[in-house]
Amino acid sequence: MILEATAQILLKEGRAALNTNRIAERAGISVGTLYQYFRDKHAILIQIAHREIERDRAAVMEAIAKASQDGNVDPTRSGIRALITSQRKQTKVRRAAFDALLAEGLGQFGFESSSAIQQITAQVAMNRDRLFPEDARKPSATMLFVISRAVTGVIRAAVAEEFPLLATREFENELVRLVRAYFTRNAKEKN
Amino acid sequence: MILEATAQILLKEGRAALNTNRIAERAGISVGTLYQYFRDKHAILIQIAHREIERDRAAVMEAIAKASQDGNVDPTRSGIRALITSQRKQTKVRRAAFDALLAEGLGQFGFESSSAIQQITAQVAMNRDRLFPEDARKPSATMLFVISRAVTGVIRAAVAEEFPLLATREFENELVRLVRAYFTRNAKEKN
Amino acid sequence: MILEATAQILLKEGRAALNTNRIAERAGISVGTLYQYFRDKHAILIQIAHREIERDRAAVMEAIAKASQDGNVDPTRSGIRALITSQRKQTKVRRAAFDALLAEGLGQFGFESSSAIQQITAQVAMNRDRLFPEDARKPSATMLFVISRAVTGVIRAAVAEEFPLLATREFENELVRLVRAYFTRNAKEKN
Amino acid sequence: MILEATAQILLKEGRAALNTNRIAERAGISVGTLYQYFRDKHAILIQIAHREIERDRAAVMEAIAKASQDGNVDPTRSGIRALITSQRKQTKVRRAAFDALLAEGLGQFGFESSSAIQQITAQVAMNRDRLFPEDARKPSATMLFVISRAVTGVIRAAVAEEFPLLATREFENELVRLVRAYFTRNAKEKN
DNA sequence: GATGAATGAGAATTCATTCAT
DNA sequence: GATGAATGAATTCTCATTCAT
Repeated sequence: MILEATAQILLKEGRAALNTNRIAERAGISVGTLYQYFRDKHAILIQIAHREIERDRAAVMEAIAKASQDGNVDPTRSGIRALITSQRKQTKVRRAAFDALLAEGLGQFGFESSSAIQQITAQVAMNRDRLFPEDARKPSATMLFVISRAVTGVIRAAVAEEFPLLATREFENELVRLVRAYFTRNAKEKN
Repeated sequence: MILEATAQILLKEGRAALNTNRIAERAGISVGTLYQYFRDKHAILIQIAHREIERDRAAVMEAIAKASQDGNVDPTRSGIRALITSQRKQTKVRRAAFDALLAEGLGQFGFESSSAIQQITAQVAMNRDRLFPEDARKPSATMLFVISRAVTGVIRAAVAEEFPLLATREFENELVRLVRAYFTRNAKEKN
Repeated sequence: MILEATAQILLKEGRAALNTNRIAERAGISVGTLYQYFRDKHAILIQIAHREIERDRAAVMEAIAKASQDGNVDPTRSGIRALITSQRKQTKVRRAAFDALLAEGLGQFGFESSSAIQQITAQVAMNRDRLFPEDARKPSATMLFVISRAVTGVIRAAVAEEFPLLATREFENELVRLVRAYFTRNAKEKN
Repeated sequence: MILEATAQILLKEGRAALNTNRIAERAGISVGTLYQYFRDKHAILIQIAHREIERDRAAVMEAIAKASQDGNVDPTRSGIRALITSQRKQTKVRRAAFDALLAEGLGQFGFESSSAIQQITAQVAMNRDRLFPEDARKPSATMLFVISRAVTGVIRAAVAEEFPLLATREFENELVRLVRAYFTRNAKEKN
């Protein structure tokens, strides 16, 4: 499959080795055939990016759903854990796909990506009666933007920078804390 | 100047138009001369990235220093405001420089970038007696990592996605809240 | 119909957009079927060229025939007018078809094309007792070659160069004059 | 030289064998260098076409100038002879160059080409007191258009169709006759 | 130190044609 | 007869880098 071939090359040979002839070769098809399925090289990366975003979304959603049913587990923590796990996979592939896109000016992908998390966050937040402390702040659009980008930003950075504690409970704890603290009402702001 | 020429091309003509011959032309020198100052094209982007990181750092540091002297202003807010302002400048140039680098596997740059903010955060946190509520948590390395990437992640996303409220007080407020809440002790976590 | 589809593409999308897959698509058939009717792409253009030549021939013949019956009208003028009208149609299609053919070394088409006119001219000339002044020169093969290529050459150039007076009576007059003058005997040549 | 290499390939290997790599190879340079001198493949053909047009013009002009000085020779005949000679050279090269251009919609080249002849004709015609019979018609713009395209049309056709009498005195005679007859006043037109 | 013409490997993409179904 | 997915050779053009002047 073309996407798989592309992912493999990205993974094993690096971005510099990624060209349409190589992809076709790896996929066991001819270049011509490749171009029958994708308008251009670009389109392949786009599709990979979409796929990865969707995988994240699905992973987080499933984790939260499970946690919500099982009253013992914190859905926030569960979702964060799933997101960490998901982002750690295919690091090189994701990075190549996203970088390629960003490099050509597709800012919306960052959006789309975090947006999935944002939607999930929103959904979770709407159930805040059960999930959050009673005094939780009602999440505004800005709040959802901020917390979703904060969480994805931290995880991405940890993956990109190969943060040594990425796989630890401590790291997970801190992310959970970040989210819960943000939604907790009694912070007294001063200017 | 070579860096300036590069930045201009990035800004006005986009990344696709960036090549060493073009840079030399814009800089008013010959390609040969360009290669006397930079080992290769790569090195130019690296230097631009460094420059932008340093600009962020300087802006934030200055804002915090001023705020610290003037007892009336919150250094956290002041620093965040400075970071937002700094990141909004040269968006295209920064993005191109960082993307180009990331695309070629220089993860350390994200590190370095957020790291500057992290250092600043650490420094601020050490003065937490004055700056934060008495009950603030003592910042661990992980906490510094998390909060610095969270803040830069949110701002970057807002810039990249052209978040409409980017320039508003509300957005700034939420970032300040994010930081303060994170360092506030009384969040009761549950697992 | 395949020829029609080809003509349409030539007309609306230009020669660069002409390829067998596109033709088949436009014709509402599959490429495979297209190759059942035409040996190769080439053959399609050839057939179009033939068709256009035949259209010219038919138009001129008909005009002359009519004029010959109706004693009031000059068959020469009538034929020229018909040729102008015919050549003005489908300009792009004709050009593409002929160019494509010439480009691939089919000189005979120019021949065939003008040749139709030449045959007509010959026929007309044979009736010169009625059609031309009494003192008209007896047309040799060379003369027929010259006058037929002269007339088609002028009209083609006028079409190709978008000569502004192409549609005027003046232009038609001059062509008629060219033909009649050429066949008039009393030109005194000097060397 | 690039143009020379292109002309040679056109001549010896035919149009189908003409590609930029081949040209560079034949010219003894690298493709890169070729592209430093010509924006694209197209531009090479354009330049060749210009060159050929200019050669025609120069040849005709010179012939006429010489004939005008030498009172014994008819400038019209002399110019026509020069044009025939000029067009017979580099047939394949010219054809390829012009076809390529026409194929991509550069109708103006036909114009430019015949236009050179037209200008010459105009100049000659202005001296008609000496060159033409006293009763010659005063040439209008349309007349110049017609006669220039007629002459070039006939010669081109003769070359393209490999007209067997192309090199004969008879052919030349007929062209001279065509021009002189056209400018002779006493043709009595009827409609 | 500066120059900039030359390099040439390499990449993306096209399209006429085939042939198994 | 019709189909249309697959082919892959071929072509145009780019651009980082070098090096003789």
